[in-house]
Amino acid sequence: MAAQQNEQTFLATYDPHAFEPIAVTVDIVVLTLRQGVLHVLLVRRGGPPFQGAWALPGGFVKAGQESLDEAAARELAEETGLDAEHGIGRVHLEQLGSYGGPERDPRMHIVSVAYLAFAPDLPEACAGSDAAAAAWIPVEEFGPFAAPEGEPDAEAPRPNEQGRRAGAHGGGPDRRPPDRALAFDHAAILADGLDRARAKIEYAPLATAFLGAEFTITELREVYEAVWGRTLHAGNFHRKVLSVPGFVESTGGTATRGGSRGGPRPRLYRAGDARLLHPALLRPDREDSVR
Amino acid sequence: MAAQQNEQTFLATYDPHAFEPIAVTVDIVVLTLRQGVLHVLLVRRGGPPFQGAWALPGGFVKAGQESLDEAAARELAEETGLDAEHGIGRVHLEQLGSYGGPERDPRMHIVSVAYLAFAPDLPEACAGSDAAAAAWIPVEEFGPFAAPEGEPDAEAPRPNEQGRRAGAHGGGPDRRPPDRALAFDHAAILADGLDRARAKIEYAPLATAFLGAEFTITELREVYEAVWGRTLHAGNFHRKVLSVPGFVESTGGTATRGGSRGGPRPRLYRAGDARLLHPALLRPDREDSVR
DNA sequence: GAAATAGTGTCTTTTAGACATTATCCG
DNA sequence: CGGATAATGTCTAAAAGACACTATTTC
Repeated sequence: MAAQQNEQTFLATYDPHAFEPIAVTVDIVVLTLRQGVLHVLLVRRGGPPFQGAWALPGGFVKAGQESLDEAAARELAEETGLDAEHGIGRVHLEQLGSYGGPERDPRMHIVSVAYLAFAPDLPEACAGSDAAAAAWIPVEEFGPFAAPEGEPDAEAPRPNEQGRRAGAHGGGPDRRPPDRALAFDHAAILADGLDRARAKIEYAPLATAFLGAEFTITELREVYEAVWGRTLHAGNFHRKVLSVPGFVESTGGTATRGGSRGGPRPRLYRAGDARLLHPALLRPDREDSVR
Repeated sequence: MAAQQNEQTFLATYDPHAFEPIAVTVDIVVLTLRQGVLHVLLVRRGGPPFQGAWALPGGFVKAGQESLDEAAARELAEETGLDAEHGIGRVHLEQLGSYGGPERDPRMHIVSVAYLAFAPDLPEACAGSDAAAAAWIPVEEFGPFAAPEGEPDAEAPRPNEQGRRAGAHGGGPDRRPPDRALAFDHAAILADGLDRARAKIEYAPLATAFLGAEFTITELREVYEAVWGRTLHAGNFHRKVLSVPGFVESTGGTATRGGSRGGPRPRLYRAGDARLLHPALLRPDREDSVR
């Protein structure tokens, strides 16, 4: 074909700098469960713009060197300090969506490709590279997405409600509820990530990504309760999980202890080979936001 | 705050050209239904690279001037020739995902933000601006994603099977099955778009976006049958659609004619106000691709 | 009138959810 | 032992799907 020759000539004279530039970044919503509470990984920005503000971890895609998925995995490893062997393989990472308004960054037009990650409870693994500080922050502290809101579940106070509030406002290290304004449009990205997470554990077996290699049905239920922000019926949940083919498979073993206040030793399971849950575990009526 | 001063100094000295550039494009998977067959809008590339090959319609995002959604809407209008009043409002447009491998375009590193559009049957509206030609091509002609594949529905040949094959291979204008290799990685994007479309009409009332303002239940069923590639039980589908709150609402009228070979005049409906279908219209068993 | 289609009725199976019950283990 | 928890059983209601049937229209 003549097109062949055409293309070579074309490429030889092509100047990538001829265009007004757009920068591309990846930003990651990393979710984990700590003591039954859903947390998101945030970093304090070390430089302008939004210096000192909390932001999602992320960074620029290296032009010509890496794909978006690779950039996201690299940033995730850098910001969490996870090495290749130690857990990064157990983290679920998927693309969330792209955000590209011309006004979202004061420096220039920046398109951000957002990713969503589910991580098991990491042993206080934090410490960014270029970020001033990184911390797991309960998603509740960012307000409006706390619970997807049905009735405010009066009979079911969330676990650690007291402990967390006390710890956050009073005692612990400097982790007071951050100024709720995240940098850039990261609040919107976080909200989208939470929506996606809540929807996705309905039909994909990703809740297990929050847990260790072996877990009990109760621990799995606590994942759903934390992500959805509502309590579930233990008995029905148990039977339902076991009825979904390939969701979990028994290890044959049991935990070494029962509940802290008694009870039989629960059996242990590991993630099964299903990639979709069928039938799905639908959320209890989301107040029919349906119409 | 001192950060204010910092940021201004910072921005004054910031040089957007300092980085190796990445270009950003939008590419759109526009789906429509023509005579009961699912079609995708493709353009023939007028220049290199991949000159002469079929590709998804799209183009570069104008740096500093438009958001991703705006760029997608602009490209969609340009490529379909749809004006603002004439239908573009009835087109559903949503972000599909981003594709950003460094090798996907020979010119430079290009990140493409893909969009998915559902359009009503446009009156042969085609004619690109910068593209050599645009055409609606049956998605089947691109092979592996034809039907999601259960058993090949032996007793239910697809509507127009004969007519379409004959028309495409023989009679009509120059629209023979294109060289199946789409430009760039557009085949993968198209496949993802079809997956999304098939999944999304399960729980969102988007099938109506393929139809006119008023439609019959049978026409709605034909949308599902075309997108899913399988026949559905007419009676059960009918009852189910009417049982989902807010999916469709009656106009009170009926069509002026019954079926072409007889039958009562069907009632007319318009899209309801639901944004999610509950309960959802789940696909008949997808051969449990579940495990 | 014959054939095709719209719309409804009926029945069975599956699933969700409320609730009860039994068994096991911690202190 | 007493309380808490794991796991299972039972019952009801909702939904999915197979199938039959009636009514209406076109040719």
